[in-house]
Amino acid sequence: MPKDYKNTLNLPQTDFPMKANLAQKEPAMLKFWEENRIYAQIQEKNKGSKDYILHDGPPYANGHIHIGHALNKILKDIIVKFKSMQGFYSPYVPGWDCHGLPIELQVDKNLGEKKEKIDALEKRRLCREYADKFVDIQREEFKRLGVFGDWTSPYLTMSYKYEGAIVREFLEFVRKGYVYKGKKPVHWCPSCITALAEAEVEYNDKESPSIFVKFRVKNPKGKLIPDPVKGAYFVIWTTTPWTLPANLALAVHPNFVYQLIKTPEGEVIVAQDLIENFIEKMGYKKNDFTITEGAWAGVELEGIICSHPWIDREIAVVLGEHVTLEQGTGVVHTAPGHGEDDYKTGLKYGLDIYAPVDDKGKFTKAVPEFEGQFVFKANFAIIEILKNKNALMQEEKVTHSYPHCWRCKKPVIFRATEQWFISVEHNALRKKCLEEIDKVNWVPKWGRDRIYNMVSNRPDWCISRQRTWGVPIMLIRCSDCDDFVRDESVLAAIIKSVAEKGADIWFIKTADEFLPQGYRCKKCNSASFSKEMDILDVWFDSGVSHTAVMENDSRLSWPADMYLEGSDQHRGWFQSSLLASVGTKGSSSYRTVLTHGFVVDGSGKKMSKSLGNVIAPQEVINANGAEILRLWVSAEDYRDDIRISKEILDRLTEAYRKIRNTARFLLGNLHNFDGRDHTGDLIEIDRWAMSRLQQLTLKITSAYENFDFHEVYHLLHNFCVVDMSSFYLDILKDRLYTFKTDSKERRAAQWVLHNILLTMTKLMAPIISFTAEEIWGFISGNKEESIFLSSFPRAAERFLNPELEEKWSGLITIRNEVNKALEIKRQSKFIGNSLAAKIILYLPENEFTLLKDYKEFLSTLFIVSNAEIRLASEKIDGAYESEEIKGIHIVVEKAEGNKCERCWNWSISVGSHADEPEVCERCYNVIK
RNA sequence: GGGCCUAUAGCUCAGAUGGUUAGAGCGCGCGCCUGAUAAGCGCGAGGUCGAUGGUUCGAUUCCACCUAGGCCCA
Repeated sequence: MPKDYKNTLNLPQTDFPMKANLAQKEPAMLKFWEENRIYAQIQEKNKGSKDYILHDGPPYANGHIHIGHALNKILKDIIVKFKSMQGFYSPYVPGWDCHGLPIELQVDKNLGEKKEKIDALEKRRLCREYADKFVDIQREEFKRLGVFGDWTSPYLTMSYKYEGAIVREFLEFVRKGYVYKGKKPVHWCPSCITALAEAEVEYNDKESPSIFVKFRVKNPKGKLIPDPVKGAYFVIWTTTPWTLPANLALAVHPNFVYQLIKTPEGEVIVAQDLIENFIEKMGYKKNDFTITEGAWAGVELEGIICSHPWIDREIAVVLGEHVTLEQGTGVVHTAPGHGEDDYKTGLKYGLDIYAPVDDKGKFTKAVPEFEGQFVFKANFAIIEILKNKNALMQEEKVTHSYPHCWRCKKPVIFRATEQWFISVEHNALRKKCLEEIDKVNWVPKWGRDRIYNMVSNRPDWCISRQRTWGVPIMLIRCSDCDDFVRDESVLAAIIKSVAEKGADIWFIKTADEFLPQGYRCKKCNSASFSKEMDILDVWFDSGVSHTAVMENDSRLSWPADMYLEGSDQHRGWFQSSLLASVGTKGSSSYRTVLTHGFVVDGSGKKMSKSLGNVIAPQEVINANGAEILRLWVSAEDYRDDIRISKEILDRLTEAYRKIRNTARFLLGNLHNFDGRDHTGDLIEIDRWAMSRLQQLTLKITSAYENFDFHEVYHLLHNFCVVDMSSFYLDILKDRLYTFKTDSKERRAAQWVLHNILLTMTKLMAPIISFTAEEIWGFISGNKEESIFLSSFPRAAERFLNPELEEKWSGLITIRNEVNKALEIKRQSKFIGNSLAAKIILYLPENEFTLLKDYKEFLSTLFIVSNAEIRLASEKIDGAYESEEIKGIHIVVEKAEGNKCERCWNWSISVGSHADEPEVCERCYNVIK
């Protein structure tokens, strides 16, 4: 039985567990952070330093958080932590969007039948309660992710102060003249007598008439010569005959080709590609019709005047990109008061947004022939009139998908109603926004094009909603002349009262109570007033956060350095913030906007309940820990869509273990480190390691600064795997374990390891915060209470040595060749452990010159017991021949002498000391 | 249908202003070690660079079109 020398070695020793047990241990870390006020301490420490304000986009206070929320909040947290560690004053004030339809709908749902009877104030109270509940839920869920922030005082768009700011900003828009009242078609349920949001509409099959109607050309404007007797006609197809009384135009596509066909019913114009379909529908036989030579691009037809089939009205031919060739005739009946596309066309051509239908779905007196008739019933009468006027070409029934009211399940109509708008043309708002867009740093840079195009084409901002839960449009109208009150003192009083008592005040007080006694309309001198009761679009709420929060909160400042949200927010919050900020302050509220893609499943498909591919953050947290979710966020390139799957998480868990174990090894070998400076005793490989570490610091810092977090992950992981675990640390084991505890060689190695551990842990902290903090707790010496109170590392110039690294990359290449040679011998069972080998390298001149300076170090470098180099160029029998470097031959032999029982190296010196016959000379000197 | 974007090994990512055998790590396979041990080390096998056309002496890289996917509109 050989003597056991194990206890004479300095083997790694640490209580830092190999197994992370993240799901169990993370809550304890959260408690540590909370109890010791780490976030607050960071703010105190950096107060007064240069700001870096990341302004949180408020998630909607409804439901539990999903994986997309986690992605967003973790990305924000990485930036805030990085900036904070760099010494920036970077407070994070989270927010929630609390008003709006989805919450109101949930409350309605919970109320069931009672919702009809409940009064507005009571319902608003329930909405507030509901939002509060989910703010609490989401707050806990966000905190669980390890996100640092001022969770005790977030901003809520329903706080009185915030509501006051909403009103103030809205009235500011009013003052500046942006706000006007116009008409816009909305989904309208004539049975419930209410406007419906898209979310309240469900699509079901419905049977409708399907008719082809011809419009006689009244004035061809010289563009065509109609048959003098039978005339020429444009033919339209529609499934809503009831909208014909509101017809104001015919739309053709500017790029489609239109042709004239001679038919028994006159000359008709339809799109070329739909002629065949048209002929078939009409049931024409071969000799019934002639397709003439006459053909026009849609754009040429613009301006032709037709007559309405039975109303005395001129109908112009207009252009519309929305016209399709899917069905119909390529000519679209356009009623701006009854359709979204038609509305836009109407705006473009200055047509009236005409909807002669009342809120019960009945025709008004504007259409005397059908006055009082319900629109769907009127369909029949309209078809009759078309027949009588010889305008109906074809009629049948179709079953198609049609919007229905989700409450009463009846078909809804599209009907123009009065709405409030913010004009994007007033005061050149659109132009200014576009100019501001070009001043912002968009990450990735195509974000600029995306939002630029959207803002270029967007219509005026419709800000009114016919709802209950939100901030009302706080205007007081004269009941007689419809003018609204603009007195500064009145408006200021309203703002003040909302900031103190909340927007509910609007529902509590009457219009008169907001006015001075005896107040009279400035325009018509009337004494009768009423409150506007529409609710502001919630995008206005969050759009004014730049002032409601950034400007008004002592913790923050204006403008923000960063807004960071999903790419859907180019249409949402990025745009509403821009409009709100440029509208009142003239410039954008953000300097940099970073967008991330959406989370999709492992095959790139979007997550949906029906596909069953949804991964919830809570699942990942319970199974792997929030830390793995954080690592996932960092590892993926967020510019594109971000995939998540079991395999991806498994891979990341592996990578996590590698990083963790590398840290553990470092800790284990530092357990008896003296903490002194051993810079002077570093040997070359140590200086190589130090240079690599500085290089890593530089690269990771710049990756963080460029928001390339996936590079941070890859750099960190590769450093652990390639530079450390398989190279430096593997080679270092001999020195760490077998040298005298306090030998200068070993201390030098420990000093390097200490530096690596310190630096590496800080570099990883913004991403894997739980683990970094855990490691931090095990690092000895004087240090801050939390790693987040320490400073982000800076690369030390004096250790940066590119020449040395270059030289060593040559050594590493040769080492890899040695490994290949060893592997061949291992496969043939000639050796097992590489220490059983002696190698002889036959080298060309270049390589020989490189290696000869390292003669004594080579066995350490290759982790063999002996290594010799010889200058030779010819092939050596039985040697491994390198493919990588021409002319290198490597011979692997059994190491000479015997295995030292202590250090496991083979040496001829083993046995030379009678009192310790099993150890080599080197070890003998260590233990004696 | 429109705007913006993406497509490189099983996974996550590099890459070249167009030029030898397209890289890394993980995973996988085969081994070694048992003094980082539910760890560590070595070697190896994996790619018609989404498809098709075009420009070019030469394209995975440039252009066009298509396919698949994502966000936002319609």
